[in-house]
Amino acid sequence: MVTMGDVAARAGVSQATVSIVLGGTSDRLKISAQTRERVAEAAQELGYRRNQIARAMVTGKSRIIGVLTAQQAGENIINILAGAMETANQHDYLLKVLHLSYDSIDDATITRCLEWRLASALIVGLGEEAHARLHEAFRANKIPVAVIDNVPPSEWGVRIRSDDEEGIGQVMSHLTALGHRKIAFVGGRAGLLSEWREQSFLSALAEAGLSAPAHWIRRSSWGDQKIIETEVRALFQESGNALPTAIVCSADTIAMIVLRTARALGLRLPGDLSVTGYSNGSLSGFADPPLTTVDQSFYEMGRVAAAQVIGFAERGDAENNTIEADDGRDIKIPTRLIERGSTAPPPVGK
Amino acid sequence: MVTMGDVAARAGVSQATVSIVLGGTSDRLKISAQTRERVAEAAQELGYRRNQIARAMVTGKSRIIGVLTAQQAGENIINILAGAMETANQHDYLLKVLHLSYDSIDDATITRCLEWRLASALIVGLGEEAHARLHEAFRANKIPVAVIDNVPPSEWGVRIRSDDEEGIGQVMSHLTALGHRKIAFVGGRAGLLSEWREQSFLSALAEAGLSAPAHWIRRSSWGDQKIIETEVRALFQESGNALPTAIVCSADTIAMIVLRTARALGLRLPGDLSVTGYSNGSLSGFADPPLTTVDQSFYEMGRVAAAQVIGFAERGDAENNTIEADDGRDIKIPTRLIERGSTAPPPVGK
DNA sequence: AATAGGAGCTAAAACGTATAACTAAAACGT
DNA sequence: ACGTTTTAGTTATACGTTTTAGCTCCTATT
Repeated sequence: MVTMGDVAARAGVSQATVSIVLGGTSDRLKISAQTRERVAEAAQELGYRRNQIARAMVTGKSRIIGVLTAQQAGENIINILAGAMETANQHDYLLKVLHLSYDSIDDATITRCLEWRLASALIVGLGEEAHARLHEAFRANKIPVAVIDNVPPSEWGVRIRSDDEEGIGQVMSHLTALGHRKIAFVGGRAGLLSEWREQSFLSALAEAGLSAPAHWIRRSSWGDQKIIETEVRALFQESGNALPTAIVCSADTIAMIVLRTARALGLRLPGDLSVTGYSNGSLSGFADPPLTTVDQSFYEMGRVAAAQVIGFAERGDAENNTIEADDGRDIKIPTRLIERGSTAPPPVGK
Repeated sequence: MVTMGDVAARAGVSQATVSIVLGGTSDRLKISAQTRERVAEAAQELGYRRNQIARAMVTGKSRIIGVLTAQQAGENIINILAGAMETANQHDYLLKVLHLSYDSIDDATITRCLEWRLASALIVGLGEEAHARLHEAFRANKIPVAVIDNVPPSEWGVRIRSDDEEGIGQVMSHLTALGHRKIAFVGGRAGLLSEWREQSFLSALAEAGLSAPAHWIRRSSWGDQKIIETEVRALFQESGNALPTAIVCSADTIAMIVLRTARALGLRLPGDLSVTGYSNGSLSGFADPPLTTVDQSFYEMGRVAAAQVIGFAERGDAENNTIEADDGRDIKIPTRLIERGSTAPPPVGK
């Protein structure tokens, strides 16, 4: 491989000059236009290519982003990664992907992160214990971090997440605009996400000047179909014939079970009952009727997260440690309402 | 950061000794068990971490896999990438993802690949022109390549693809086992994939001792819904009342249109007509009825591809250039039949 | 007793770049 | 004419490893 030395020899200058001209790093040093020309020409003729690895070593900047995520990443996480890749590509960064178990981190993982001198790290979809461990390691080594998840904020790194308040708000505006006044909610049972979305629902409800009986607010499950079904049935039963005209769900999967159950009860959809999902998963468009839902733009989350940590890495040690503005540490990505067939005006007179 | 020199000082040995003990590369050199112990201890105490970047530089092995793929990668490609990440992670390799336009490569892309001294490259889902350009660049620089796609084999690199012959064969065995004897085919119009699957269908048909009239073999489209619909309608019309009892499609999307059209014609599914898809896309399970289809295990393709190029990279220059056994250059990944609700025994007496 | 050979280690030279510190010449103001 | 500043470069060192060649001491062989 051709080195700067070779180019220097050909151009009749020193290696340092070649570095200044071709490296593009130190702009403090001045080199005349003619010399620049000569160097560029020589480089061209010899087919010189900068050696990024050597540069990384001498500058101490690895340009590597560590991506820490669970082994079996779901659809959402994959989209986040795709977004991160996009940004990494734009900035000419490398990715070191580390698949971990959801709830624990082994030493080998930490070792690898440190051995590669990560410029920064992205943490997506890991459990609390894993978080704690990584948090400690990255903090100790001053590696900037972005956590893309619904976790409590920590002292180290940025948190990036979807703006649930906005998303639920969009759903509620949509429903009230259609004329709905009796709106129920089926959410999850555990985790910050459950709280946030339920809270957002209640705020939006109040803001619209509406209210709902307690049995219209159900806490079901994120994953367990049985539990969801039980809660949905309970919602209908306890309502008697004072049924809501719309049900806001905090996940597409929940919404699909609501649809199924409502249909089993003889309700026409969306004529008798409007239902909304959340997440815009790939299957939500194929529900019957297709789900009106909220797109969380996971891709965008990945892009923003990568941009953040690259920003930290480039600005250097100074700002790595203390993340600037306080609200800069919690970044919310806008959501978008996807209107499809599962919502309609309420039955007349309801 | 702690260096080998620091460890050496603490252990009272030379830096070279530390390298031999902790680097784990040169096993030719002998170091006594006691010294090894002392070095390991010192490293432990100081919290030493190997600097992979420095190692990469001095050994000339970057441990970077370039991933060259189109900007808007679809579901399948994403799964391939996930598989490649898995393998890369196992071997402690880095990924340099490069999103490109489908049909052309700009200089900047080539530059980046060469500047990072890629250990090897993965090419997924690019057009002919892009292929040619990359082929040339990688060959000239002796960078081993795996192409994961249905493209003609080239002189440089391995080709990895799904075993279409096996996949179509599995579908046919399934149908004939159910008792079908009148089987039609709707495939694509352009590309090697179209040819392979059609050819595989014809072979399997012959092997089963069956035959089909020419108007049962339709060449539609991979993407254009209109064209597909036209072809499917033509198939039914030209058949009159000598309808096939099963239709093999070379894509899930095609199968879904066949289902829709058949239902519009008043056929009961799968009672009157069995339909099979191909690819096991995420929506195939939500078709009505759920599609019997072939899983191409894209994830596995990614894993194998990465393993291949890492293998080349590690074995060193010797084998990089000439890819060993001739059939080793074309790797077929096994397929798996997914039996769902769109296939059933043919109507009695047919 | 001399020597060959091996075990165990070290010194020093790479690898390809960035950059701090220096120098020589030219430009400039007085 | 003289000191000062600016321009345009060079020299030399550092980055953290790997690895070759060599050195020393010890043991076994002749």
